[in-house]
Amino acid sequence: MIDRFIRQCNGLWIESGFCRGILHLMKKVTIQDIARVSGVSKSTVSRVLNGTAQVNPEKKKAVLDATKRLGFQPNVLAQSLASGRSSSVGVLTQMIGSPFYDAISQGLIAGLSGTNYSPIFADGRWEKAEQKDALNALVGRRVDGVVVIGGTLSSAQVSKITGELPVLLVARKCDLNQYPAISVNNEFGAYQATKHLLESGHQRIALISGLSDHGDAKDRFKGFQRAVLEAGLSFEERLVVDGDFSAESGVKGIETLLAQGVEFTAVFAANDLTAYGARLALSRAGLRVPEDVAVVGFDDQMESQYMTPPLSSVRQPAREMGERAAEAMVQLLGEANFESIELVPELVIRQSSEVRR
Amino acid sequence: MIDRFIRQCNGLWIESGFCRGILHLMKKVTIQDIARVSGVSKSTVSRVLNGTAQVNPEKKKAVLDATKRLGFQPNVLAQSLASGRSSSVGVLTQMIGSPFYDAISQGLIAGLSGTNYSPIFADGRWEKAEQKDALNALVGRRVDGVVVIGGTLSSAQVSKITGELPVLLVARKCDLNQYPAISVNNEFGAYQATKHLLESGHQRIALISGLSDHGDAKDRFKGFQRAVLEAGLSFEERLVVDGDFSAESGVKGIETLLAQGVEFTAVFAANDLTAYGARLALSRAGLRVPEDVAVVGFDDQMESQYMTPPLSSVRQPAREMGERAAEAMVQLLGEANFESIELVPELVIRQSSEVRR
DNA sequence: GTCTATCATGAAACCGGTTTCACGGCGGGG
DNA sequence: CCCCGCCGTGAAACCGGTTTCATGATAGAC
Repeated sequence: MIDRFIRQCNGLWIESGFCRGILHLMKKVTIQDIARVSGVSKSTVSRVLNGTAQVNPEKKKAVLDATKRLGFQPNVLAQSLASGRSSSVGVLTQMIGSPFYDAISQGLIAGLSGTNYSPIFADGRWEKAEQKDALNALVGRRVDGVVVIGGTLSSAQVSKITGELPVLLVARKCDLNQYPAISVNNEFGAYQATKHLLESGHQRIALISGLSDHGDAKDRFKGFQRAVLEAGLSFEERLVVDGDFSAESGVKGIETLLAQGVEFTAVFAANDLTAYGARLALSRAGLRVPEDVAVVGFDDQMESQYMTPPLSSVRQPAREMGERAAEAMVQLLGEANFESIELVPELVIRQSSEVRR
Repeated sequence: MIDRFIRQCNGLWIESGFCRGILHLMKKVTIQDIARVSGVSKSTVSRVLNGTAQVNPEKKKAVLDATKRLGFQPNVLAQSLASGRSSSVGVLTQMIGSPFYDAISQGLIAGLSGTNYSPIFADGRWEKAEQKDALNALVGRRVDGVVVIGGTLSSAQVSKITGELPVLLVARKCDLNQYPAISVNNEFGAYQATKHLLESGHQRIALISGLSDHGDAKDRFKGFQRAVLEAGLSFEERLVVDGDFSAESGVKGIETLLAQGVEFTAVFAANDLTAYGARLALSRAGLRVPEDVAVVGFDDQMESQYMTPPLSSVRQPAREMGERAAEAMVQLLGEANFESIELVPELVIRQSSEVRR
C-alpha cells in the first residue's frame, strides 16, 4: 500500500521536484520507475544502461535523463542474480596476525578498488574446517572468483568447493598445478640469507624457525640447511630452535640458545617479527648487533629498515603481491589466462649483518 | 536445454548416487530441486530451512535429508534480494598504508568472521569524491550496514548516501552525534605523552606532527600544546616540524631540526612510524636514545616494544577497535542500540623515554 | 453434529534486474 | 511489387529465493 504510494512518488513527485528533500526516506528507485518516467519498457532501460543493444537515440536520452534525475543506483544483488555474475571476488585469508599476510590483504583491497569488483573477505583461521566453511560461504555469495591466501587446503579440496570458479593462489604453491599462483621461493630466500651470513665469515649460525607445520617455514628451513651443508659445514641440531613467527618466539629463541650455552655469531630468523624479538633478547643479554651477533630476518616489512641497527632481511613484496593478485584475478575473470609466477625474493643487506671487521 | 537435462540430474542421478564424481560440473542445487526430490513445495522447503513455520516432522525430515544429500548451498544473492537483507556490512576504508588503519580492518575481518555477516571493503583513498563513490558502491550492494573508518566525509554527506542504513564510525568522531562512533581521545593521548616527557625533566620537546588536514593530527597537536603551556613553558614554533605519518617524515623531521640548530632533548612523534624514522635519524646523527634524546610515539603498534630501545608510545588498541566495531555493528543490525565510546588511550612507558639520571 | 478457529501447505506474487522471444516496420534484392 | 531479412522494441520468462494468500483439513467449542 505505502509501497505503491511511494512508487507513485518516484514517478510523479520526484519528477516535479516536490519531495527531493525527503528522497532518502523513499523506496529505492528501480528501472521500472525509470521505464515509467521515460515512457519505455524496462527491457529498453536495461539495454540503454548496459549498452547491450542499439536503441533509438531519443529514447536513449530520455532514459539517461530519467536515470540521472531520479538518482538511480542499480541493485547489484538483482543484477548478480539475473546475470549470474556478482562482480565480487572472494578472498580466503588466514588471520594469524602476521604482517605479511595482512599486507597481502591490504594490497588486494587497494588493487581491486579501481575495478568493478569488490573483495569479500572470509577467514579460515588457518584451520581446515574453518577454511572449508569460509570457502563455502564465499561460494554461497556467488563470488565470481576466489583468491586463496596461504592456508592448508589442498587444491583438490579447494576445487571441490569452488567448482568451476577461477581460483588464484597467493603466497603458496599449487600442489597440482591446477591453479595459477603468485608465490615466493622461500627456500631460495633462506638459502641466500644464510649464504650471505656464511660469506660474511659466520660459521655458527642459529636458526629460529617458524611453525613446523607451515609450508613456508619448512621451505625456509630447507634453504638454511642447504646453504650450511653446501658450505661444507656440518648441520648442528642445537643451532635450531622452534618458533612460531611471533616476536615473542624470537625472544624465547635467543633465551633458549643462551641458556643452553650454544655458541653462535649470527641468527637467521624465520620472519622479521621473530628477528625483532631476537634482537631485543640479544640486547638484553648485552650482546651487540652486529658486532657480537649478526641478525637477518625474512619479509622485509616496512619497519625493518628503521630498526637499530636496520635489519637485513629477505624482501617479500607482500603488498605488491596483493596488488598483482588483484590484477591477475581481474584477468582471469576476463577469460584471459594468467601464468603462475614465482617471485624470487631479494636479500636486502643492512647493518644488522654488516661484515665483521 | 542442457540446463533442463542437468536439472533432471539433480533430481534423479544424484539421488541414485550415479554421478557424484562430476557433481561440481552440474548446475547449482536449488530449493526447487530439493522440493522435487522430497516431494513438497518450495515454500515448505524454505520454511524448513529457515524455521519460519511449523512443518510436518515427516516432511521436515525428508527436506533435511534431501538438503544434505544434494549438498544444497543457498544462493545468498537470491536470499538477499528476496528478503531485503544481504548479511553483509560495507566497510569504507582509507588505504593510506598506515598500520593503525590496517589493523582496524584486520580486526573487523576477524570480528565479523564468527557472525553471519561478511565484510565488503571499498576504499576511499582519503579523497572526498572517491569516498562517495565507494560508499555508493557499497549501498548498491545493498549492505545491511556501513562501517566508516576514518575519512573526511561529514556525517551529513554520509547519511545522504546511506539513507536509513545503520552507520558506525571508527577512529573518528561524529560531527552531529548522529551516528555512534568508536573513537580515541587523541588530544588526551598527546597531552599525556607530552606531560610524561615534561615530568621526566625535559623542557625542550620537539614535535614531528602528522598531516595538517588530518583530524587526528590536529588533536595530537593540541594535546601537545596544552601540556606545554600548562607546564608554564612558552610554546616554540621552531620545535614543531611537519610530517605525514610516514617513517620517512620522521627522518626528515629530525634532520630538519638538527640542520636548523634547534636544541631539544625529547621528541614526540605523531605516530610510531614517524618515531621509528626519528629514532633512526637520531642514531645516524650520533645521538643516543634515551640518554641524549627521549622519544615517544603514538599508536603503540606491535613492533614498538621490540625497538632498540623499546619505544614509549600512546597505545591505541587498533585491532581491538576493529573487533569491537564488528561487535557493535552486529548489535546495531540486531536493532539494538549502541552507545558511542571514546577510548582513553594509554601511555605505555618504555626505555626510549626513561627518566634521565 | 454443526460452526468456527487453527494449522499445515501449495500456488502465486514478489524482489529488481537480464535475456529470450516474437512482432511490427522498414529497406534492399529480384 | 513482393518477399526476405534485419532492426528496434515490449512482453514475458527467468535467476533463486521469501512471503503472502487461499485452501483444505483438523480440532475444539457449543
